[in-house]
Amino acid sequence: MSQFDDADAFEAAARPSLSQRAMAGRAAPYLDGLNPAQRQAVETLDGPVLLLAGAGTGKTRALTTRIAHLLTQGRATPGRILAVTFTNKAAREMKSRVAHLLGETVEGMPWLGTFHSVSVKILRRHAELVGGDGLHLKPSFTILDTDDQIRLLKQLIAAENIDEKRWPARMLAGLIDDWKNRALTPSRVPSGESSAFDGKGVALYSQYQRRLLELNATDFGDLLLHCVTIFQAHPDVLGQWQDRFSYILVDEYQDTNVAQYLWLRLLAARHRNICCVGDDDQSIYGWRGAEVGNILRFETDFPGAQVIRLEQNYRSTPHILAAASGLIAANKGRLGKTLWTEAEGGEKLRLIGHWDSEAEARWIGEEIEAFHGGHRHSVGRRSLNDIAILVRAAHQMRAFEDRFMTIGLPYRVIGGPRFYERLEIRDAMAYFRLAVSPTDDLAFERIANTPKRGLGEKGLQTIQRVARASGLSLLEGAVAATASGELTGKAANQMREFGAAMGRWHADAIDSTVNHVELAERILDESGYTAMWQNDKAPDAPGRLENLKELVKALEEFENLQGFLEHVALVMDASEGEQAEEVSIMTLHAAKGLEYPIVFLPGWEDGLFPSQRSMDESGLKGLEEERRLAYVGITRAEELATITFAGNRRMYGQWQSSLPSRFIDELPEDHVEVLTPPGLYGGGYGAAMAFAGANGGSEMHQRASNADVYNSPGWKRMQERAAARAAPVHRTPIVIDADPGARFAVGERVFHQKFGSGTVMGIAEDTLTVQFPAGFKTIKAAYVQPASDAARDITPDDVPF
DNA sequence: GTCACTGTTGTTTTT
DNA sequence: CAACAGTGAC
Repeated sequence: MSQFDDADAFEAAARPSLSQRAMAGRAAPYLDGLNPAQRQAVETLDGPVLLLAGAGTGKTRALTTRIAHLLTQGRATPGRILAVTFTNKAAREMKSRVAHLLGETVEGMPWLGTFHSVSVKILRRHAELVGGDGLHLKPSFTILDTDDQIRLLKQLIAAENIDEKRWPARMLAGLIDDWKNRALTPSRVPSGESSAFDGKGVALYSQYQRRLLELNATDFGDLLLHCVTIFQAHPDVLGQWQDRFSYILVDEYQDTNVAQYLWLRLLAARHRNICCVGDDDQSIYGWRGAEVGNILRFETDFPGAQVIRLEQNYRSTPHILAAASGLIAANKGRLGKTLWTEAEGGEKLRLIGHWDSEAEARWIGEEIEAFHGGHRHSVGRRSLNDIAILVRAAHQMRAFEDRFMTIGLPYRVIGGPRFYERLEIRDAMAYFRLAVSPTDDLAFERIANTPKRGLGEKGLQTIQRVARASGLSLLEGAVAATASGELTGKAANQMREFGAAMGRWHADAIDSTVNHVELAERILDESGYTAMWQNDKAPDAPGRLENLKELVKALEEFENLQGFLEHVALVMDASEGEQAEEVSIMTLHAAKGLEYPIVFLPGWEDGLFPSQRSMDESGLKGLEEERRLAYVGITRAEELATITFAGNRRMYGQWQSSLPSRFIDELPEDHVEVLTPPGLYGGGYGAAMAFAGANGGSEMHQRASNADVYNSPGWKRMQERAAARAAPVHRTPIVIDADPGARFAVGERVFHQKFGSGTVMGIAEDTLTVQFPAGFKTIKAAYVQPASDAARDITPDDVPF
């Protein structure tokens, strides 16, 4: 019982309170207004339930109402419901909505959170079960961020005498991450993958894990993995948690990876009261380890599972829904849903091609101004907050930022670097970490010479040597090296001071009578860290000081520094921007779960969207994930969605022409309106094609503003293709140049002796930019040959090249 | 130790 | 092409 000695005592959690039992007898007003499927989702409490919830079908409502129902029916107390989400935002939203449903009578749900935050709570109680050979994790373990992780791996790679150029730490980090996502400890990595990272991948993984134990640290992947291995190795521990969680709810189930899947399956094995909500059509994180298979297999994994479909959409107009449904229908192996709506009317999806990416940005800018100014009566005057631009790749944002900057259109980029990922925040955190746990060597390495304390690489090596020799932490080692005279000069003096100061801060950090907010401020001031930025003349220095202030302010909500450190490692979001009127720009990935009345979807060109790399690396699977991304994009729109594409785009310094996305051809024509070409802003894609056939690439751009392009055969062809959606068009590769060296076309598959097969991404005279599995290479055309048909690794049906 | 130059490398990234 | 990391000269 001492396992559960936290606020929500196990005893209390086990039995519903009187008031809760009394409430159970009452009618449930929160059920009003649910549609039949939603109601079924809420009331089917026993056994495994798969809730297939299409976009905009009230999934969160069903989920939160289900929790409310469990509570008011007296089926469970808050402490016995496990509800997991992927993002903190989703967790917060669910918490507040449950509270709202219950009139805030129920205090917070302790086990509603992200996979990671719940895992940390579990892991803290069983940390000692991780490790072996006398080396164990302690409950006070720290959670490393990506920076620390890379730094650690760099050291290990260097120690192995591996050329970091050929085998970068990032790559190893990705590999390890992937293994952890698949719940593979070093000993479980399949032998087929032992050749990874020059054959040393598994050994390095194993060393890395040992090093983490020595540092009493975990990375993000470990949080899940350690839980799973503990559950598997200690049935008694697993049993405790299985008993504790009588009901399990999972959000965004289609995004779970193998580790999360095992985690859930183990916890649910006893009661089998697990309700997973998801949409296989919105699985867009396969490249991050998510397994759509988890959701497709649910009924097999949990025999007797009830599958409930939420198909009534409350978000979008019929045209938007029909277009999205028509597109996603091309995917195979779906669980299948048919979204419908009671709503009527609305505009068709709009489709328009542009000469190049700049014209595209210009046109979208004008459109937004028209909506904002109320010049389009069909939709009325709109707030900029109602408008979003969703791009496939972050670099597309630039064209919009540039354009909006010049015309003075306020915008905000969503999903930029997160608050806690910023340099100054990480530095400050390292100071706090070191003050709380002076043995945190990674924190020491990070800030020992920030601000400059005259400690260079050589000095750090000396400290590391001394520390290792005497079994000390780096901080202790620094002091020791100073005392022994092994560290000399400026660095020695400063390290002595640094060590002394850190000693004081540590004493204060563990002294509960010292106010931690003031302590934090003092640490940043006395260490000279604040001064460092005050003296920095870089334009972003004031902003960084602001962020530091914000960080200190955030401290106020916590008991002490320790509690805060954990919070930041797991939970802290980018500070939500002000409420000003701004157009939102973000990637399609960042847009999942959001909705906007007016949505622009630019850059629908083959190679960009669907992304060439995705298709090269994952073939048909990759293409289908791209298609789901398109589906997610369209279904973000409530009233109006506009798809655009450009015939030419500057990429890697070269003008590159491309074909409209194959997804455009897949849209059902009845729900798409092809816009007449804009009169002022240059031509469309078809024109680009017309010129591309006749002229060199550079010349194409000169003629961008020619008005007669609208009458060109190319433009007409584009209209026919997109609007009439005739039988699939066979796309002939475009020959850009008559030069015999350039007998290749953008998008063509080629073969190179050394790099293998790749895809032509750009052509300049006799030089090609080719994307190989190993990366982009610029190569003389003479060195490559067209790939033979046999070399194509993607179903010919899906790749018309 | 710092600055300036050179070379390299170009998706998506909930935690 | 442009951003960024890594190197080399002070």
